[in-house]
Amino acid sequence: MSLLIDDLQNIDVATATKMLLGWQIISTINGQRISGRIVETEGYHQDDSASHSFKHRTPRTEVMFGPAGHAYVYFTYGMHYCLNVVTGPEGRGEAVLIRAIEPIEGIDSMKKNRKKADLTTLTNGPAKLCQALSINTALTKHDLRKKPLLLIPDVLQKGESIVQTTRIGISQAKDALLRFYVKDSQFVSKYSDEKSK
DNA sequence: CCGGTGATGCCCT
DNA sequence: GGGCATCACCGGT
Repeated sequence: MSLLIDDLQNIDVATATKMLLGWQIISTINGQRISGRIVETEGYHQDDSASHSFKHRTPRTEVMFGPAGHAYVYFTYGMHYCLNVVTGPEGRGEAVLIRAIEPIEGIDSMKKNRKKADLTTLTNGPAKLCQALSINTALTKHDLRKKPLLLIPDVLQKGESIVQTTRIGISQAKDALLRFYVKDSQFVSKYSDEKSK
């Protein structure tokens, strides 16, 4: 069992995507301590037509080709940020989109940041969790071993199981089974009703 | 509960 | 200029 961020560079993207479930994210941005555990992820890589790194090694996506354990944050739909964890060896354009977390600490701060009060919809989407944790593109290329945004290896709890299925919100490579989530978690994004076993 | 849609700006062609 | 790894809101059911 691997419990180091450094191990993310030695495994294939599907394995990394699955392994990140249960890991903790701790934000101390703006002096607010906010944390949660990852319950939903999606993998992307350079041979995958849905990936930003597919045929595009540009200033924006360069971080995906860099060392594992750094953040790739992108801006989309004119108003939303999404957080990825870079994985794989240097030179390979791979990253894991964090699609949902289960809130742990700083729930009041999250509610303020989100301007919403309902616990189960606070962080159940990639842009929602960035808003809750005050993550924006200033954090791209950030080393997730350091404050103010920490990624802490952890494992799932006893009895928890993982579902593997197709990714959400993409028009390319729809059949790739690169989405993973914690079965029965009430904190995964709302389109999590696939019947994959 | 569900599907449809507008918001809004950056990146790449 | 087209498309986007999204979200919240609206109206019908």
